Amino acid sequence: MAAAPKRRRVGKVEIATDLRNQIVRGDLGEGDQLPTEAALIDRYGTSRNTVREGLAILVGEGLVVAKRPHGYFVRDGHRMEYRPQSDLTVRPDDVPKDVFLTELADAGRTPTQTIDVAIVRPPADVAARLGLSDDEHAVVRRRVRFLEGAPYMTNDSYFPLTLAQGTAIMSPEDIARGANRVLADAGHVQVRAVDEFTIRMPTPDEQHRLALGPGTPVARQFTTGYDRHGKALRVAITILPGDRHTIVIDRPGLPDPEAEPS
Amino acid sequence: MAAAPKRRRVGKVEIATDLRNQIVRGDLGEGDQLPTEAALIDRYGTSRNTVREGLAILVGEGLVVAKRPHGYFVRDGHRMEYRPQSDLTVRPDDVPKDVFLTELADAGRTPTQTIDVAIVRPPADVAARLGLSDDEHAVVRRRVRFLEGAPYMTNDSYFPLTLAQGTAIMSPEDIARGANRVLADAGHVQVRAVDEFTIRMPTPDEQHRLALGPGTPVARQFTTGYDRHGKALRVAITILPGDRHTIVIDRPGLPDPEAEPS
DNA sequence: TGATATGGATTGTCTGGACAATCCATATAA
DNA sequence: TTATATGGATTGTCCAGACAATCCATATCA
Repeated sequence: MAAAPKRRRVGKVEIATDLRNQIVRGDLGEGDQLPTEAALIDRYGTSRNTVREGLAILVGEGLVVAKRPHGYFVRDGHRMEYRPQSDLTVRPDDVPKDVFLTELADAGRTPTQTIDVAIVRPPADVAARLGLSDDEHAVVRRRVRFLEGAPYMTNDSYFPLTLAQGTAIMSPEDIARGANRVLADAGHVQVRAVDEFTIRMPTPDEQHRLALGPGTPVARQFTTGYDRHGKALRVAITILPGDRHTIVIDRPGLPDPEAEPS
Repeated sequence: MAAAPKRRRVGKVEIATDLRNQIVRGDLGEGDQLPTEAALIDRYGTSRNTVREGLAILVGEGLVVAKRPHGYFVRDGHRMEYRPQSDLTVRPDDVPKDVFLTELADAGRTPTQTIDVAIVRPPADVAARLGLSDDEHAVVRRRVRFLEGAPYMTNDSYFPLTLAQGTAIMSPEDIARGANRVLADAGHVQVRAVDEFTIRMPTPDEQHRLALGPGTPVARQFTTGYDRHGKALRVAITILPGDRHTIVIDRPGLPDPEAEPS
């Protein structure tokens, strides 16, 4: 009967803790609706503002989403696997690997994407990785990828203009053989890549592009590709919504990934 | 002069946008204090509640921290590099690699850690990766690592009890040669590892253990180590505060990390 | 000099109320 | 039957005020 706590004073933290416990215990399952604000006001005997602040804590933790004007709901935890090492293939974590590709076709889950191409002065962090000076330009292919209509990542790939000029990279179409193959065919073979992931809250722009709810952090992945001479051929910025992905990295043959400090 | 906007109605979003612009433009640098709530009430002509909600947006984005009772300050963006492939060595991103080790010693920045060891029934996700049934136990080494007194990660390593029993793993001391070496000496050589990263907001427990401010997401890393027969030897759960780390992964020799969809 | 007290500045928490925005189900009208 | 209007339920936004908590600088006192 999890009735009103006995504490004389109930604050937003107590409300959030109580509801969170119900969620992690499973009393409230994924997708379930939480009590309405009015019901919580009754249950905890506080003002509406305090109830809302308690709910805001859970929303900020990404545990709960508010759907106006229907109420608050427990968020669902499905995530896709993202394997930066192989390619951008993505699949739900509850689907066996083999099944995924066929299921994609079956269920009409074919990924779609929007592409837009521009010639820009790259941002400073991109320019630094590409080894471009201030007045050099780059080609950027900006893509938003969708699965079942919902955006699941953005990928902005920057190429030095001198490399991309006159190639299929300049065209805002899907490149079936891959941009790296285009570069390789022109003699620029990518032999090494470095990924840098930073974890942070999204900018308003990212929130909009990826339709992110509140309390959803993102991973921002910088991928820098190099040729055999160490020259940077491309820099990709991938934004991965935290609530839709698990990033999986396979490390075959590495003997000691978690070494204790020496 | 960036005076009060001319809009008839100023809401929390406008306040947050205006202040955010000042931060990203650099008018307000890292560590600078924002105007006080009272000053913002004057500037925007709204109630205190609305001003606070505007500030809460920036706090939620991790752009601003509140230090009671001193005011709101622009957060600083220093991050350490974390390379799961090599080891747990961590260094600030603004320090050249070579300098770091000596500087660590110079500045007394030697990492410290707390260790606590327990025999537990592992959580379901750990048990699944270790291939343990419901009634089998595991040894967990829970560590919190500090740099300059501030916690920068937690690492909970689970070992099947049958493997760890009677070894140095059971002792709540630093294992100089590394836990993996201990296992290897007992004939369990780890030859492969898989990392899984999920991005999310921290639990209250994690907030407490890592002294996380609001608006700070975390990366939760599952590292599963296998021997040559594919048997899982250990599972480590590493929690990385998003505001303190960049995760760097080197991919030598991989030809096409960012392949376009075929 | 040194310890203690006081007050000020600032943010944190909570109350209570008013109106707007959104979606849904139902009732009504064409 | 179909389209339109209405009202209800619920969350979103904003206002105004009260008091608590925390840290700091200053003044006071021993």
